[in-house]
Amino acid sequence: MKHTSIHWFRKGLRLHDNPALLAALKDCAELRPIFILDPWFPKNMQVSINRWRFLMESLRDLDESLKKLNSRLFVVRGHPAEVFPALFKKWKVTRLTFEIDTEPYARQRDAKVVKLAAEHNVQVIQKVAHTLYDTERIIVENNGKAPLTYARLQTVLASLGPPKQPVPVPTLENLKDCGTPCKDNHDAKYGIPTLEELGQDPEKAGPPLYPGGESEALVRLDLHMKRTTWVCNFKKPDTEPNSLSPSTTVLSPYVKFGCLSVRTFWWKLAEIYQGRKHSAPPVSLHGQLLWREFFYTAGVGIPNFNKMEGNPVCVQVDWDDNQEYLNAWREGRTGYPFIDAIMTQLRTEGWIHHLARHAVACFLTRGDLWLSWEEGQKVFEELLLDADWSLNAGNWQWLSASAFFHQFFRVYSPVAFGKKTDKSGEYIKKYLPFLRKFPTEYIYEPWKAPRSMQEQAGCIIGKDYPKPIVVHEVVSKRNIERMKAAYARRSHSTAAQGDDKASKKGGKRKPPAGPSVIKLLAKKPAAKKN
DNA sequence: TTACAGGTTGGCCGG
DNA sequence: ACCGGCCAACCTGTA
Repeated sequence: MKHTSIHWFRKGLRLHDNPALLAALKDCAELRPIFILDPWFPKNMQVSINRWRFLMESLRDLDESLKKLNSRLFVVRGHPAEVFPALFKKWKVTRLTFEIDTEPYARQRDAKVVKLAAEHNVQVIQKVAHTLYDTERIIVENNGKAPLTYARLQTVLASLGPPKQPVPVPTLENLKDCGTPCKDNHDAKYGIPTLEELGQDPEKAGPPLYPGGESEALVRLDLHMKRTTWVCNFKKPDTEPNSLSPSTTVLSPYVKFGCLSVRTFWWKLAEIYQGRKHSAPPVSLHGQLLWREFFYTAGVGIPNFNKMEGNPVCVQVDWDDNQEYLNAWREGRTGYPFIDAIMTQLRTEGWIHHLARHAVACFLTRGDLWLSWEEGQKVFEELLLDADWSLNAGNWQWLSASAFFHQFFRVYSPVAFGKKTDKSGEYIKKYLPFLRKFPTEYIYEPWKAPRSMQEQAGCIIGKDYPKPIVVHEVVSKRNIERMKAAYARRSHSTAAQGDDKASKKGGKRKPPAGPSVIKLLAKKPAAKKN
């Protein structure tokens, strides 16, 4: 039987290593590659113009690549649950293929679509290709729970063996008996939208530093992979958060949208490592891909992963609610140049270094402003080109010492941290040019410059640039105490401990009939099964 | 049950 | 440029 296949692109915006697309092509008479502009997304999350642009560029590239295979991309507007029944009938579809997406909205969306497909006698084929492993499989292998430490993940993965090899790119030969019927009005009806159609003002887009698309991704991958020594010596903590051009690959946006297959990336690195001395996880480039796997697995296995409430691994903290602080952070008006420069780079360019994310995330939450990591998560979700549900939620919990990382007494200094790799503040001067005339000595702390010097620099602190929003030395000490208190409350509700000290000396072992049912449920089996 | 090791990326001071 | 120790002391996983 010859099929009429829809291949549904969502993430996985590529032709290489795309097993679901290959499945669509098998015994296929008619191929309909589609992308659905689902109004759920802009309604439920802010999307910056830079990320819209990246997505549209990726779709354009996909369409161009499909043209070379005598096919085209159909961009369809509407809710998937409404779009599919219409398309199934209109195109007489017999098969639907797509790559598995594990995010919560994607899961419920896809469940509905699978049901609709069954009702229309459409065969559905779903393939894992967005992660190195099937994250469900990792969880099963780890006794039904997501690993909470990197070492644990590594142990589990060792038992699963290496990730799968990428599958081949479809060729004209694959498509020789398979057509994509296109009408003259294809672009009018199924074309890729302009930024204007998406309600965006193209004037407001940032510099085109990271053009979207599979072709661009593969070029960039090749470019970086040619730097053999650099690849082999790569240690993430040694890379610089505040270099004038990125100190890392910035392949993350391409991996996020699936313009670049994580397996292709993995095996390319393996090829380079082969026979050479090289760095190892967690700090190596392989290690970075495993971090992604770590958080993806956590996102699948931990309920309410992008929230504090109802999230069993997340410490419940009494974060403040302060819109003024939040706006100042978001808009780069905290008065700490290092923080404000990073937030400016984020807003204008859509990418900041991982350690820069650490600095501003710590500052927003446990370090200085004591605001909820969920607020930071929303801002990153809007502004980052590589905004990725699982990684964003996981890393915000990490940095706020809410989960995974617990040494809350290690606080980043908004002054000292940046100096380690950029003593003279070139990075600050690039993104906050109005500070450029301050002498090096004061570039991280311009409020300490004498008035005459501020005048000479043409920038009065408190007028042209804000005074520090908080005094780091004071608030960070207080916040450590608040974290300590939050952790103490947690141990009361989860374990047998009464008062920290009392329980150690033979207090009652019986867990209190708990306020936190969720935590008990999560904790108990963990303690028993291992 | 209890102890202990280890945790991708802290700051600061002194050598 | 890099080390060690101190600060004060969290968690998870394992034995």
